[in-house]
Amino acid sequence: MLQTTYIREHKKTIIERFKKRNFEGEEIINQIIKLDDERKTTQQKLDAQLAEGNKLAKEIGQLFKEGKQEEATQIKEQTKALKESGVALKEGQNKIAEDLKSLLYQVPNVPNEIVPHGNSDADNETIFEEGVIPVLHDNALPHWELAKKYNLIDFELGVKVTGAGFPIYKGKGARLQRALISFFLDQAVENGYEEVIPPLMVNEASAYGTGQLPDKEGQMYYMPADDLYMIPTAEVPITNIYRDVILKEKDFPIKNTGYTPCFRREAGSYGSDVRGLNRLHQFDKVEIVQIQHPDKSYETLDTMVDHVKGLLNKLELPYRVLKLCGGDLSFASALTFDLEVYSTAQKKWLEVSSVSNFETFQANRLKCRYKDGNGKTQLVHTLNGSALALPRILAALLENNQTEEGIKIPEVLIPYTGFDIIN
RNA sequence: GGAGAUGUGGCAGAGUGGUCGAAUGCGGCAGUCUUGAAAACUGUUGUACCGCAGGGUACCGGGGGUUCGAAUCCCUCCAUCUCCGCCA
Repeated sequence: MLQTTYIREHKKTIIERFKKRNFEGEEIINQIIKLDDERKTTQQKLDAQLAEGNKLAKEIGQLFKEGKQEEATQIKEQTKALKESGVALKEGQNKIAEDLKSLLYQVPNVPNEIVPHGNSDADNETIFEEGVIPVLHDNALPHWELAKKYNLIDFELGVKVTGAGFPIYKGKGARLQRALISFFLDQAVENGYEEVIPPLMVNEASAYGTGQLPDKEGQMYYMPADDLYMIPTAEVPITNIYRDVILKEKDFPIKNTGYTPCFRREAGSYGSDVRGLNRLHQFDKVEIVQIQHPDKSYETLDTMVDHVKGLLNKLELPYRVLKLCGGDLSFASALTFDLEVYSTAQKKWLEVSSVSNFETFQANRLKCRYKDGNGKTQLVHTLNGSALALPRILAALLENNQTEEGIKIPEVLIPYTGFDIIN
């Protein structure tokens, strides 16, 4: 959520930048400013009335004390009218605040100036490529076939126990999964991230804090009996640790990492894209989150991308880095880099990480601030990225490393798996 | 799940209808003193909104109510603690 003061001060730039995401912002921005003006004037009136009421109440108290009952009763009469109009003003004020909020909720983050124009993922810019796409033998299989052949993942059994999109990992498949989690966490910790194990369900306030609510409730599993949401990503509970917090400058940067399963309803997405591990309702992910000083957040974004690149290098997977165009940029993000690995048997790129700088967009909702050198409270910048999402990494590993003899495990994982080949 | 108690500023802890945004202590920050540090002393120390400013308004777990006036009374929700029950 953008701040109204920021909108007022940068109106022109904002409207211009919104064009990168094909968001026509002029009308809504004007509405917001107009409503905010109304908010100010009604508040002034309301404050004046309340001040008057407070003054009279004090007088009444004083008169009672002096035993001047009659005078006090007279003044009481005055306060009646004041109270009535105060209630009306208050209601108006609440209505305005609500309307203003619902407008602000509809406004996406302002894309960074280096975000390319564009409508869809076709317009994303490839800014980096690394690794060699392997040439597979003639009998190469897609990962879902491999998973079956080597008894690594049982999709049908998952359907029986829960439903589609909830696979059951078995044997070396489960072990490989656990190895990847440990590897990713160890790498993050080595890079200075503090490991946390957060709750897998969050309350409504947290879902608002990171922007899943009010618009994306359809994405999350909801438990009405307890009014809780299953997390769609560790970003939600980890970032919300810092909700309603005022940091000191010396606290920067805050670096957290956490492994969690992620739960996504993915309503309406069916077809070949969801085959095998490509899209699941429950999947594992290691997330990295940073809270940073606004002056340093873009440097930090680069280091986070470098961290993820390092992981992919070590796993020896061919990958590319994309700078997302405005049209593909998520609602809350100012700049996002996606990292995709090549899935050789499927012959397509799979998104395995998305690293974003949200600038103050989340911080504003979270009320996560810091005190600057002048003792003024300012909003922080929040950033996060997947490091990494497991299923597609697993898919690429299985497909790309398959040989006639079996599936080879990358060097770095062997200490974690305890085996070097699946056969 | 049942019964009871509690919820005040960074922390501890006063305050039970008016002069309370809130005593006091600790902590934090700035200064005096000191070669430096500690101690001592002095001052300062919540957040947000409105206003050019003086200043005003709101917030004492959340929400609602009573009252001219609420941290203080009532309702409700949430959290914590104690006891009982149940249970990894």
